[in-house]
Formats: sequence, structure tokens, C-alpha cells
Amino acid sequence: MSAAQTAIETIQREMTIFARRARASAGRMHPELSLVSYTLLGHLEERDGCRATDLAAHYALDKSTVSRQVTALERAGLVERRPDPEDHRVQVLQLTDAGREILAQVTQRRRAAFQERLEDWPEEDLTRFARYLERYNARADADSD
Amino acid sequence: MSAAQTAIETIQREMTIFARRARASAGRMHPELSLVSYTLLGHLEERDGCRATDLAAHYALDKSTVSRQVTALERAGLVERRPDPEDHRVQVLQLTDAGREILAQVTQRRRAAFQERLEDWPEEDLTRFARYLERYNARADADSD
DNA sequence: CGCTCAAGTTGTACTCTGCAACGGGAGCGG
DNA sequence: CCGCTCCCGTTGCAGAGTACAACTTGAGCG
Repeated sequence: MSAAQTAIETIQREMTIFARRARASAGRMHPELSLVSYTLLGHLEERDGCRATDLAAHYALDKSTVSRQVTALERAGLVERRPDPEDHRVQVLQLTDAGREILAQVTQRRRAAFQERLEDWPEEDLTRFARYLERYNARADADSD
Repeated sequence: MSAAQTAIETIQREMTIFARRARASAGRMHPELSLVSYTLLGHLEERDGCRATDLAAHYALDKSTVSRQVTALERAGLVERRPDPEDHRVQVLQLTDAGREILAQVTQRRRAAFQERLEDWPEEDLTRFARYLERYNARADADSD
């Protein structure tokens, strides 16, 4: 097997390990926010609000799933539904202050965990690793994986 | 923010994207084998058989979860349970020929997908990316994430 | 108006998961 | 040998996450 082949095998294996671990640890690390909820809140912050359908499309989730997730987030007071004056079918989802705060907390905790794991990496390796990941995900995006 | 900080932010973000995507796509890509089942079969192949408790400990799963997964894999004919002659509490799990075959098929399909995404990467980048991932996961392992 | 489409909700079912309780065997001190 | 404790695995139960299908409501258009 060529060196490239070996490297691809390794990448596949390590990515799988990471995915499995992320899935397993997400619940334990952030009991207040599942990986999906975290992602949805992040999306709302980034876009400063959007529709439920947009979330469903962007994350390849069923609209019923998003509906229930949003219901839970609303019950928890992290998200607000605002009727869209231009289209009464639509509800615009917005982070509440509490939602913004929780999101910031979880992000901070995640950041600390990553930082600890990466603390002894040389800066050059960090930036290269970051570039590789972006590149990989951009390509996977295009493949609509 | 320093360059290292920025890189860490990016790594965190991209790893999250990857984890979410892996979770979402696993079911669609390999209907016959969930990510967990795939991992368990892989472990059995690699170790040439082991106990259910070992799987649970290694993947931070509850033993009941492993028990049910193994039951399903056994029903599907991919795994065999063999009583341990030295300790009647223990059952040694072994891949069947069918299990080995399915595992090889799914691995092959995953490999093709990765290969396609990485086909235009220079070999040097591939090997470095692989090294980074191994290093990251090894550290996360130590943190028992 | 009436048809069609879009946004969200709800009913239903299934999977994955963990916790708790249990059964059965192993190992050990008396 | 007996009884206690620990370990391995199963099962009952509950909860989260998800998808699919049917439905409600509203928009757009001829």
C-alpha cells in the first residue's frame, strides 16, 4: 500500500474514533445541551435568527425533529418564536438572552477542553491542522455527505 | 486573539461539524451497520474476539447497551457467542464469516468515500493530517473524554 | 373561489442509550 | 464446606432522538 493509502486508512480510522467519541461524550459533558441543540443555538446566533425549515434543511433533519427540538428549547427559555409579519405560516426563531448565555457557557467549556488537549502543540501544527480540517469538511460538504 | 487561539477555535468548530455530520450520515450510508455496530465489529476483528465487558469499557458504553447490540449482531449472524471454558460467566465474542464479510464491505465503502474526498491532496498533507488526528485522539484518550 | 404548495405540529413507531434490579458463577475468608 | 462479595451478562423500564405520514393553517396564483 502506498504512503498515501496508508494515510487515508489512518484518517478514516481516526475520524471514526473521533465521531464515536464525540457522540458518546456529548451527553455527559453538556447535560443541558445536546450536540444537536448546541448546533441549532449556534446557528441561530450566527444567523441572528432563522426559520425552523432553514434549520431542518441545513442540518438534514426532519422538520418534525426540529419542531420538537425547538419546542424543548423554548420550554427551557433559550429560544423565542416570533411570528413573521410577512408570512403567518412562518415563525422566526431567536435566541433569548438566556439562550445566548447558555450557548456561551457551553462554547467556553468546549473551548477549554480543546485548548487543554492542544496546549502542547506548536503553533505551526495547530494552524496546519485547522486548515486540513476546513479543507476536508468543505469537500465533504460538496459531496453532501 | 493569537494565531494559535484562532486555530484552536477553527479546530473546535470543524470537529463539531464533522461529528454532527458523521452522526447524521452514518445511518443513511450504511443501513446495515450503525456506527456503533461497525466499531464493535471492527474491534472484534482487530482483537480476534473479546468479551462484552471489554467492549463496554473500551467504548464507554453501558454493558446493557453492548448486550443488546451483540444480541442484534448475533441475530443478524455477524457475531458468535462462545462460552469461555475457564469462566462460565464469560462469553467470548467472535466474528462469523458473514460478519467479516459485511465488515469488509462497509469498510470498503467508507474507504472509497474518504478516498474520493482526499483524492486531490498531496501525499505530504495526507500523512501530516493523519499524524495530527492520531495525536489528537491519543491525547483525548488520555483525558478519557 | 379553488387548487396547489409551503411551514409547522402532532401521532406513531423505532432505535439507542443508561440505570436499576436480577440470576448465575467465581473467588475468598472463615 | 458455607456464606459473603464481586463480576458478567440479561432484562425491565424510562427517556431522548429521529423519521414518516397525516393534518392544519396560511400563501400564491389562475
